[in-house]
Amino acid sequence: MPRGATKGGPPGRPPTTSRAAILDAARELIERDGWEKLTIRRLATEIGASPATVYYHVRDKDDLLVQVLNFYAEELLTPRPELPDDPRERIAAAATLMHDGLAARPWVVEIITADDLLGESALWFVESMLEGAIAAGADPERAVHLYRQIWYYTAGEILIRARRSRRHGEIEGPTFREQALARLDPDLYPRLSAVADRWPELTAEDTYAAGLRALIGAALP
Amino acid sequence: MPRGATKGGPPGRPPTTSRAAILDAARELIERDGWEKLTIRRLATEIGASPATVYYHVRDKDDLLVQVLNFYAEELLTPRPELPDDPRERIAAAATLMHDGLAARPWVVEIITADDLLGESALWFVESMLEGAIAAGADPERAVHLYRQIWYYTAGEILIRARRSRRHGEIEGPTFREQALARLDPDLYPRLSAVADRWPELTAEDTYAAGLRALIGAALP
DNA sequence: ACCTGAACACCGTTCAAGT
DNA sequence: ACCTGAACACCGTTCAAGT
Repeated sequence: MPRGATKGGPPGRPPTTSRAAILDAARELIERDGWEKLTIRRLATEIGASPATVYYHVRDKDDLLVQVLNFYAEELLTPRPELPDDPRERIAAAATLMHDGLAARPWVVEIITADDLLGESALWFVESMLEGAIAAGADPERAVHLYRQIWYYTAGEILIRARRSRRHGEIEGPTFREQALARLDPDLYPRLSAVADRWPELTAEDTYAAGLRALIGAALP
Repeated sequence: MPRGATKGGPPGRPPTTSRAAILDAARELIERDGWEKLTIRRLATEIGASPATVYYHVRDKDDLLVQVLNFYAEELLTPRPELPDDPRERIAAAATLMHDGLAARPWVVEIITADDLLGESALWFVESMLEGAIAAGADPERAVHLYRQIWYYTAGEILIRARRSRRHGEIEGPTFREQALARLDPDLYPRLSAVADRWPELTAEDTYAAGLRALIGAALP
């Protein structure tokens, strides 16, 4: 951790790397090569320093990740988005903004769920959904429960889609699941067999909005 | 991969390790120390062999994981569970079985979503939900969409809960998120501040069934 | 047929020492 | 004050060689 610079001129070795430069490089690395490629060692190489140097500016890898997440949350929420007047629509709009923001950078969900890391700015989404639910007549408990249901649904959607497309990018052939679907016993699994060949197409369709509205509609009085 | 034994007596060195023994040890290791502790090297130590020996019996780590998952899927689905007569209830029951099966071993979700690994037996859940939806009057597309929504919601719930409790187990203090909630600006986030102290309790409550029924009710005619 | 030592190409993290 | 070499304790995987 950098000790605060004293006022009277530079008393020691002048910096060649800064915390900001490290964060920039980390973002670039993630965006270029994917978040699983972000390692302290690669990052060090990227900025032309030793791994130990990174540890002088950053506490550990988690610390680095929180900062990166915060950057994106700020970017997405500056300026604060306008939300519709109708409370239910407000919830839907906030959830959809969150969903789309995450869908643009799906690896963010991995980190959020893995480490429960979340900057204060991201709480704007939570606040907006709670506010909408309470305005629609829910008590605070119900509002929290609805938010949670939306969060589970949203995180699940992003995670599963992200991991699927990662696989599709990496590997040539069909996924394990698609192979299993192809050689299914139609007597044991008639419904599944009937849609097996349309499976990739059907599961690629975006039904996020429908599920979201189902959750909102059922939770609010 | 083991070459099939020829009929006329043992022509080579007799085995001291088998694929089955490796799978048993893998399951035991996961159950004892958690799934992130399952490494080929640890597994080898556990069975008193070298890492390279594991690779003689198992293609790679993914291969090992598929086998372990299949074991649990079989266990859960033998004998095949009875489902209610009412189609909607059938979907809810199949989803809840899947949910509870996953909740008992949350790390399974990590592997399923990460690697799209899924044995044929686990497809019973999918078949049951599709069948219920079609029996309730949905066309196949709608049935697939409903199944997917349920899967997103279920996987998200398990993943987020699992990772939360893992953190809670490991670390002493409150999570990052709880810390952020505690020192929230009540003017910026009034609704969130109002429930901040009850957050752990409120989010611990199980509202899976409510969300599930919301999705089913909204999707079916 | 089955098993292994040794290596390859990686990780995150620490710490005494250098400038 | 800032940076680093070298080490520690790990990974998954391969392959020539041994029994």
